[in-house]
Parts: sequence; C-alpha cells; structure tokens
Amino acid sequence: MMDIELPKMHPSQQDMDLIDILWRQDVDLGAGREVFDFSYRQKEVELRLQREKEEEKQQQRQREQEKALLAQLQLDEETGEFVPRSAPLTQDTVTSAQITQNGPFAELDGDAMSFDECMQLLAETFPLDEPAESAPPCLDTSVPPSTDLMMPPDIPTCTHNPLLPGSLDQAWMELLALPELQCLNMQMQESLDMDGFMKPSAEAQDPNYSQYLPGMDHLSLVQTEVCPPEYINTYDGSFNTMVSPNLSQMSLNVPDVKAEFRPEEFNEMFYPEMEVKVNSGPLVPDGGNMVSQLAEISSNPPVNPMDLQSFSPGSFSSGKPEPKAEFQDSDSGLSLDSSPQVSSPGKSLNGDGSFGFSDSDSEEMDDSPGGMESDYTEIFPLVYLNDAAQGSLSSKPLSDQQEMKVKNQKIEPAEANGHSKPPFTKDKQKKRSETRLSRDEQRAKALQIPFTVDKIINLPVDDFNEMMSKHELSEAQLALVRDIRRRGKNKVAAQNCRKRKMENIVGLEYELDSLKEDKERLMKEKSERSSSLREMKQQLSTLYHEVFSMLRDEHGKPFSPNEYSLQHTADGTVFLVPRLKKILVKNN
DNA sequence: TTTTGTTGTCATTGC
DNA sequence: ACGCAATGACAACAA
Repeated sequence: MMDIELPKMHPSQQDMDLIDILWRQDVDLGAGREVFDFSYRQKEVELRLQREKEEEKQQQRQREQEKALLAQLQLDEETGEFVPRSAPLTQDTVTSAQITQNGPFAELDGDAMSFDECMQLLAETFPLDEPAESAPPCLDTSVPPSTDLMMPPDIPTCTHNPLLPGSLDQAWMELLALPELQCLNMQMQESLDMDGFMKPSAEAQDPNYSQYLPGMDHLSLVQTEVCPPEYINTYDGSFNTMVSPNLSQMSLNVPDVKAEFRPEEFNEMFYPEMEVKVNSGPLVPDGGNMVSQLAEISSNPPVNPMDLQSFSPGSFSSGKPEPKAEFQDSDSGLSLDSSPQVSSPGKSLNGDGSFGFSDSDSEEMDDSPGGMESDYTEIFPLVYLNDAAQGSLSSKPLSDQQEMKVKNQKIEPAEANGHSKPPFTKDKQKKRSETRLSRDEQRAKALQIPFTVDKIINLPVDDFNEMMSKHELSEAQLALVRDIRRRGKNKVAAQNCRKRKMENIVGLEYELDSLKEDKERLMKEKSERSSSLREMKQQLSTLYHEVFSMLRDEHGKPFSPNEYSLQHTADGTVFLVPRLKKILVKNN
C-alpha cells in the first residue's frame, strides 16, 4: 500500500530515502520491490554479503581463540575446574564480552575500559533494580565515545556524522503518526516480540522512555549502520548479551534511527538486510534468555514489591521528583509514542507480571468483587487518576498526552489479537498471580500504606500488630491492610487446599488401582482354587471307583455300588457300609 | 461459541 | 472472642 502512495508524496532524494526505509519495512510484508532502484542496491547487498562473510569467519576464529584463552585463564585461577565467577551467568558473559571487545579494540578504543565498566555495571545493576534509570545514563555517557572510536575511518559507508535535522525528525514523527504507517510499528513490535524482546522492562512501559534514546541511538546505529560487519560480529553474542535488556530492544527500533538521520546513511541503515540479521539473529537466544532471566529476577519475591511499583507507568507519573526531572529533558518522546516498546504499556506489564497501572488493571480493580473492599476501592481509582494526571502534566502539553493515549489505544487492540501472546504463554499462570498481587500492591500504594504487601501477609500476628501500631493509619488503610492480609493468607490457603485436594485425588486413585489389582489377584486365585478343587474331586471319584471295584465279597463277587458305599473316618480308616438302611428308610 | 482448567476471592466452619 | 486454616462455592480469565 505504501509503495503506491508514498512515492508521489516524496519526490526528493532525501524523502526517497525515507520511503526506502518504509518500503524496506514493507518488504517483510511482501510488498513489491521493483518500485525502487533495485539493481544498485542489489549490488551493494552482494558486496556486503561477501565482505561480511569473510570478516565473520575471521572474527569467528578470533573469538574462538579468545574464548579458549579465557577458559584457560579461568582454569588456572580456579582449582582445575571451570568455575564461573562469583557473579551470576550474566556476569560471565560480560567478562567474556570484555575480553572479546578488548582484543580487537585495544589499540583503537581508548575508552574501552570505561565502556566495559559501564557494561559491567549495567549487567550488575540492571537485573536488580531501577532498570529504567540506571542503564540508560550509563550508556549515554560511555557508549557514544567508544563507538566513535570503534568506527574505522577507512570504510566510507560507515562515516558517522551525528546530525539531528529537526525537519527530518518532524517528518518522521508525521510519517509514523500516519494511521497507515502504524503497521510499521506493529511489524517492528511483532519482530521484537518474536525475538523475545518484548519482555517488558520498566522503560518499555515508560511513556517518557524516549529520553533515553539519544544515548541509545548511538548503539542502535552502531549495530545497524555505523559498525562494519567485523565489529558487529565482535559484539555478536557479547555486546548484545551484555546490553540486551535495553539495547537489543532498540537496535531495530525505527524511531531510534530518526534521531541521527542522514539521507546517505539511510541506505546503509536499512538497505543491507544481512546486517539486520546479523544483529537480530544471535540476539534471539542470548537476549531472550537474558531478558527472561531478568524478568524473573525482577519479579522475585525478595525484591521489595513497593520498590517495584516505582517502575510502573503509574508511578512514573506519580509526581516523584527524580523521574520527573529526567523526563523533562526529553520532549522527543512524542515521536516515540508510536514506537513499539511504548505502544502497549498495559500488555507488556502484564506480560512479565511486573507491577503497574494499566488500563486493564484499573478496570479490573473497579470490578473487584466483595463489599468489604468497597471502602478503599472507592478511594483508589481517584488516587490513581490524580497520579496519572499529575504525571501527564509533568512535561508535555495536554494535547500531546491525549494524542499519545489515542495512539496507544490504537495499537493495543491489535496486539491483543495475539501477536505477542506466544512468548508469554508459559508465564501465564505466573502472570496472573502477580497481576493479582499487583492489585493489592497498587491499592496499598494508592492508600500510601507504609508496609509491603509481603510483610502485611507473611508477618506473624504479633509482628504484624506491632508494625501496625507503629503507624497511624486511617480507617480505609486499616481495612485495606486487613483485607490484603486476609486475601493473601486465604490465597495461600486455597493453594494449599487445592494442592492437598489434588494429592488426595492422586492418593485415592493410587489406592483404587491397588484395590483393583488386589481384586484381580483374588479372583484369579479363587479361580485357581476352584479349578484345583474340581480336579481333586475328580481324582477322588476315580480313586473311589477304583477302590470299590477291587473289593470282593465272600463269594468272590464284586459289591454292587447300589447296595454298598465306601466311607472313611477322620483317622483314615475306610469302611464298606451297606446302603440297606437308606433303602429301608426310603421304603418307609 | 462452548468447554474446561486455573486462580483468586468470599463465606463459612471448626480448631 | 479472636485469629487462622480449611474448604465449598462462585466468578473471572485463558486456552
């Protein structure tokens, strides 16, 4: 559809490049390619392919050598075994990444250490808390210099001139605002979902997420445009792993690119398909696992639930000074409201079960049954709305906010059609429980209850009462705390009850099977006994007749079986008994 | 659209 | 009397 309309709208070279990008997105959708200059690009694609293959091989060898070296080093340091360092798995990948990076860039990259430190810091701090705040500034400060240094000057296609042409920025915003182009975002969203990158991190939900993009743009350009294939390969599996929670999400983000848009770079950026594949391919396993690990970590019980709330969009707009201060310096978020990550805060939130206010959640809360909670459920929506309103006024005109809302609402239903469902299927149950938990979290925060839900539920009575006595709580707060405790305990009780019930069912089924086996065995035994009895009777009868036929009277004649019978006593003695009595009795 | 399984919640009961 | 666990019943939701 776009390949028909857009060429008429953008006659200039610059705009043709824009179209090129858009068209390239359409290629994945099956749009015709012959509309544009095909042959020229095809040549470059082939050249790039060749060059990349060679360099990839070279890089591969180099990495293997370095890995072997690394393994040796770790073998020497430890007790003869390969023992991961004290930090978790991510740390391991970071260290290998550091070595991998430092090898080829040792001479070029003067800032390599700061970059590595930052990466390490990112890997260490991001899974624990405040991913939205800690990671991006880190990248902002350190990555751009190193990426500039990493740029090989001898490759003309990789000249990196960070320009920010406002007109093009504007053009991007307008283009992406077009309803027809929403499919772009959706496609990007889809591709990211398929790669497992839709694991919602906090910044992905952040409506003001755009603030981080100036820093990210460097990285996304490094991966998609600036960096030649050998450097891409260098980062393959290491760089991406290190920064995957944040950076990998953005590496393919179209709106990211706009910040440093240059017409001559656009071809390089989107035109070589293999570069994108080089980035996105290896990302899938590493980034996906990484992100899922992070998601797990972020939803682990040890993490303070009240702290987790601060990641939610609701809390971003709750008037806290820190996020606000950061948000205010980035009005570019307007263009990003159509970006994939930002497009569906509610969906993504529920995806990993992190906490936050989403439309669905708030509706859910309004629907929450039970008259006992009415006292605070009536209060909560007001608080929530106030918070949201405060946040929305923080840095943008109201109209922009409304526009953003409209766009988000546009995109969300399309997502709800199931595009992003498969990655979350295995987390569904977890998601639900955490969503439910988050409701109490949200209520608790809405009423500003100074305890964590975890404490409210799990504290012993005495400690709980002591904790409650230390704070002056209103009636609504008390009611909410009691309900949270009651619900939490009852939830656990119900889970235990069901578990027991299932165990009972399993036990009864086992018992039933056992009894059936017993019955079968006994029936078989009975049949055998019966058969044996029949056989013994038969033998006895045969023996009887045999013995009887051998008996003779004083005349040498055999006894008539009608007149005599054989009877035996308990001691084994056998008597020949005449049947006369019986005959007499009969006659009588 | 209906069915089925899962989960959270409420009401009740008994300890 | 109070707290709590256990459990049946119901509703919401997802597959």
